[in-house]
Amino acid sequence: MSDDPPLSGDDLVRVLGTLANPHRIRVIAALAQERAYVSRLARDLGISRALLQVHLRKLTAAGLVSAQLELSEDGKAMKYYEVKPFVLRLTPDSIADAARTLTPPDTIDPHEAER
Amino acid sequence: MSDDPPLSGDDLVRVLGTLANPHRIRVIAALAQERAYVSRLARDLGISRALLQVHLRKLTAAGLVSAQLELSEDGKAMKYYEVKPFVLRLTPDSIADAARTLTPPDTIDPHEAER
DNA sequence: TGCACATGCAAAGAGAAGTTAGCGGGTCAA
DNA sequence: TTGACCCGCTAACTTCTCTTTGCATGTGCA
Repeated sequence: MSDDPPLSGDDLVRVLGTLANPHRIRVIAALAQERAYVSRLARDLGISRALLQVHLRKLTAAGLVSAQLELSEDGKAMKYYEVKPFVLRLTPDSIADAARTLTPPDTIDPHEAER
Repeated sequence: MSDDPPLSGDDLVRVLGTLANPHRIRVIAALAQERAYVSRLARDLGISRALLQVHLRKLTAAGLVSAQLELSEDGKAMKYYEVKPFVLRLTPDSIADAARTLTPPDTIDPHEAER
């Protein structure tokens, strides 16, 4: 319904960077429909498991998806992923707000550089 | 107030990729306050003009800022940039919608590869 | 003329991100 | 025991992105 608590500038950049990828967009789209385990998801999306793993790791790191390990009826370990519900509203103003909490770039003043 | 018309999947990825950068976040934040010309903006942000140019080009390409060339009172050419107002709402569902309009990955089926 | 200010672009290096290939582990059923 | 599933990892390659450096353009003013 309403927006999530505003992210810090750094987190926002991280989340946006995570979403800015076609594979990861598709992963979220697939998981928004229903949770799935890695191998199944890889088949559905038509990509390798190794590649999917990497993208899932990034999505998890950004807090956009979560996983839980479960045992299937026939005893196999299955790692199920699902999307975390989120609402992100981006406008010039909201971005300006986030900019205030960005970690400052390493200002390397030549005079101070000798430290 | 309300949201902008939904972007295509590819455009969304482009826009997100553009926003996923601290420099560009700061540029938008600065321009959200007031329009500025390149050299001034570079001084304010403490980055080189060349670097800023690159980021402004990306922001322009993504449709997030726009520029107009103006002549200052003393006859110098000044390129003023300003933010385009935009509202982007990101949720798992909105992303799932965008995913449908992504250009499909080059599926290189070995059987068809000989074309 | 020379300096200060404005604009632009391109080459090249460094670093980050994406992708593949190959290896390891496990359970179950034939 | 073999094959079909499930999970994971890393090394190495390629590709993309960021950033700096350097050069070229223009105006106005001392």
